[in-house]
Amino acid sequence: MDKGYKKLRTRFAPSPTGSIHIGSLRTALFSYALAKSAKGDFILRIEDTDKKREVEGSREEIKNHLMDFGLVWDEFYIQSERKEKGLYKKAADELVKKGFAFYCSCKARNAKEEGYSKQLRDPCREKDITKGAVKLKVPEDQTVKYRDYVLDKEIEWNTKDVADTTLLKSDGFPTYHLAVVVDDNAMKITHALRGYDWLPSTPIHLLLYKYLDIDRPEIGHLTDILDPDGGKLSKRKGSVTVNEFLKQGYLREALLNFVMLLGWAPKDNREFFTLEEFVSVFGKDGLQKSNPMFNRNKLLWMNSQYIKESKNENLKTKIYKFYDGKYEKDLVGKITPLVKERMKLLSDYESLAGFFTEKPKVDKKLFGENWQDHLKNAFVVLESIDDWELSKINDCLMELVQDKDYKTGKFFMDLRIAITGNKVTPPINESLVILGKEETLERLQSLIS
RNA sequence: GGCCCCAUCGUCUAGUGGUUUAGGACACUGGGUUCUCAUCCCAGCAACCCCGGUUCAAAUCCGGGUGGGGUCACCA
Repeated sequence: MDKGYKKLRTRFAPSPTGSIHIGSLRTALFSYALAKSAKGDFILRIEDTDKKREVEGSREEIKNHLMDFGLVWDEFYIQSERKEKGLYKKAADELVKKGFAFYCSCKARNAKEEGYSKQLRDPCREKDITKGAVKLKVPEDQTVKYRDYVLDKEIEWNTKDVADTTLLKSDGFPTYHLAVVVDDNAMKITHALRGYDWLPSTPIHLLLYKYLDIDRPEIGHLTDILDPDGGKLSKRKGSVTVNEFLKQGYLREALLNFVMLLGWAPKDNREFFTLEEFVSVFGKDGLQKSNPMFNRNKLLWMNSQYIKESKNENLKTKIYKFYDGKYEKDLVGKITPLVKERMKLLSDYESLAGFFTEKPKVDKKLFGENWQDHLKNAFVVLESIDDWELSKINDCLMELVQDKDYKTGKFFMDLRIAITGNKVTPPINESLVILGKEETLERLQSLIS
């Protein structure tokens, strides 16, 4: 079906069941990019047809996240509100009337129930029932097929393998299957990108488009993101929601950029994109067909790249906000340039720069051989410096090292340990400048016997 | 198990029948720069799942096997 003459419209249709999953972010991003790369519309539709699973506040969280990532929608819908208008009931009625669906008043069954075994044909399909849930009356031995937009391949099923699926629940809410078909049509969606997990239920939707006699959008299935330990990315082995990654100190830009490359790749293997750049280069040809594994290492690397490329001022603000004001803003600003090449996560700031605000507990076993001598002379030299600035400190300390014929590395290591309590720190002289003369001398003094 | 999808270095991938001793990135290893670490630079390791076909020629096309993944709710 050629829809080239129509305005391209995509949608992101999450259900409000909790914080947004990293895979959902990707689906949203790809849908957004597909629409925007063609100057089309991106629609946000909340699929809240299961009252039991809805999590309070997640609707707002989804909106806020999308907004924060720059994935701004052109239209917004909520399915429960549309349900009130009778849109789904109307479609279900039409199907029953045409003989393509039937009522079933049996008790709802759940796959998790003991002794439950799925039967493709529902016994109620031949009964004369007029209330309860509405189910699809799947025909025997027909072929349903479509060409997948992402796989770029024709996929077909025989209806003997398709179940009489529930379309309208007895509470009047539609299931996903009915809702998605009715709404994609009503909202004039031209391209529907969704997760691989929806592929097996596509024949149901295909049948519905046919029976309802409406156009269907292009349907494309995005790869599943796999967990390094096997299976789909799962909660068990670490973070999976955007919120969790943010809390760990990942930057939004890095997260979004990383997700761009999860199931999509450009011809030239370029790796860094802003949202705008991504939109301009995005194309369905780059969409991957096999499931990518979630490589946390690479995400970490990408995050470190984003931190390194950040403007000091921006990074300062991000660190300040990340710690919710715990560290004084101006001080963070001074320290930021010293730590930014050492940080992979915003949360690395504390371990790297904590010594600026908190006196370290120094383990004397860390010191080298002449540490007392090193520290005493460092104290004397530093105390004599009046204008406390980097070049002066550098010069005086190097002069000391040469005069006393110290090993440069050994001397500075002892100084480093005395001041920070750690062997791994930002450049020590720069740190002294920020720490101030008084505090520096105090820390040295406390260790000299 | 039925149905369906997929298959290039450990991972993400480029490659669309000859230009390929298969390229890049992460990770890893070695070296250089450096007051530590990190950054940065250089080098190295490392892959076309298997078996058949088609073709003068196959990572690229076809078939089978194997492997991985998804799905089988009045959840999405």
